[in-house]
Amino acid sequence: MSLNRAVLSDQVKEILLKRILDGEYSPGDRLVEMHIAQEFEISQAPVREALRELEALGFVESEPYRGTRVRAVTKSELTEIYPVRAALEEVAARAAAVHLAGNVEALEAELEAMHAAAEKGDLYEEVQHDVKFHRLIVEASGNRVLQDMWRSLRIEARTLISVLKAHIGGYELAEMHRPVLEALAEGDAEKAGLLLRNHVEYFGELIMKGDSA
Amino acid sequence: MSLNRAVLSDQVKEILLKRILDGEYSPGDRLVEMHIAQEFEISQAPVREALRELEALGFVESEPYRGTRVRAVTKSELTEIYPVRAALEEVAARAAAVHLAGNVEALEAELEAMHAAAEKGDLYEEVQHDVKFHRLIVEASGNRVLQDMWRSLRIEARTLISVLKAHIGGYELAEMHRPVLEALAEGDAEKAGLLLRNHVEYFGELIMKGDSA
DNA sequence: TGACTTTCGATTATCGATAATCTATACTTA
DNA sequence: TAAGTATAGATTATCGATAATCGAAAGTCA
Repeated sequence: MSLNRAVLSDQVKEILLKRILDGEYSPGDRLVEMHIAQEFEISQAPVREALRELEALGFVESEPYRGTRVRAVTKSELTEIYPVRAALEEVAARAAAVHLAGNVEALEAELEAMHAAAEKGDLYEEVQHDVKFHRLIVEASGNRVLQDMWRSLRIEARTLISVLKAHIGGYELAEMHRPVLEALAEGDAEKAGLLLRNHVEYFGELIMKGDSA
Repeated sequence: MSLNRAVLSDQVKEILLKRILDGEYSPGDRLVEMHIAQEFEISQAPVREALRELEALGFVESEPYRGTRVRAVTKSELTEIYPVRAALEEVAARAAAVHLAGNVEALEAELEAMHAAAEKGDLYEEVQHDVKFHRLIVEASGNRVLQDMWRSLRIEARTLISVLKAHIGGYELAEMHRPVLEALAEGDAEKAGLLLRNHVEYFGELIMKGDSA
């Protein structure tokens, strides 16, 4: 990272985002503009801008004259996400099948990495590769609108929570991806789409059955 | 509308958005913060904030120290939207079927309004009701994530352009909605989902065949 | 007491001014 | 002349200060 890479508001945004994802700030916590400004010894303006960007990304919410707080991700929101995500990934897989036919090394690498992580019992790392697997498919679709939309779901930040709630085994989790991979390798768009959709929907159902939160 | 309804940045945002949608600003046009500020006799800050919100909504794009310009909606973007929109609306229709079964007066009203507008030859008004028809379904899904996502496609701003490009007749356009309405009335989730998906995909294909942009 | 009003401290929204950066043009230099 | 380097003008990014608004606590009145 270049030292002091330009605009303050971006730097502040990154730092605040990291804190939210790391749980340093909890849902409901207030983010007071001047407090943050004082911490970084800058003025209110760039902090304000950073907060507005985080709001657009859905990580915080704010009301006029009442300030900004960290947004809670409710369980109902999680369950709402999965049907949407499943539909998006079906579209992605269909489009990606054309580009990926006989060219799935990257996906295979992620699947192997998932297994390796499962052996080590490192669920956190496994989930990273899980998400990467899905992202590769979405990117291979070549559809920018679809990519933006998928990103806005912020799967990275949510999958781990989901996995933990659903009590899924590491090996099982990894193997769930194989049929999708095979359909893509064959270039069977229809099949890949349906499989991926079912895969994601199944995953969502596991969460709904998982314990409360 | 209440006079001086609160925060300046919101008011500025609305005005600028209207201008963009009305074509008063064209794609590529620069939006200079101080010029706008001077026009409204306010300072730079609220203008800046308005521009950042429009950026988050995808109507403008900006780069550090280089300013903000109106974003062009390319034809390729339009064609990318339709598969995504189709998938989202399929999910919406499935979920909505449960709530709408035997309770589709609002949808029927929009369909009738479309026909009335078609008689008058008022394509603009017809499209308004077309969009409303789709929005009602998305809202009836009860899925907030889905609603946010659909809104972010900004269908309102795009459907008219699409219809014009595709040279679709008014009566034909309206009638395309009837099967979907009937499936929803029956409460057949699966059928409604497939019909709506096909409806939107078909619409998208018409555009791709339409003249260049 | 309980509903309404007032006051006060905290915070956000906006302001006016300055610093940082970009773009284009004029200016070197070989 | 062509490539690279200053310079100037325009614009954005940030600053420090003020105005507007909020929520809670204290005060008023029936």
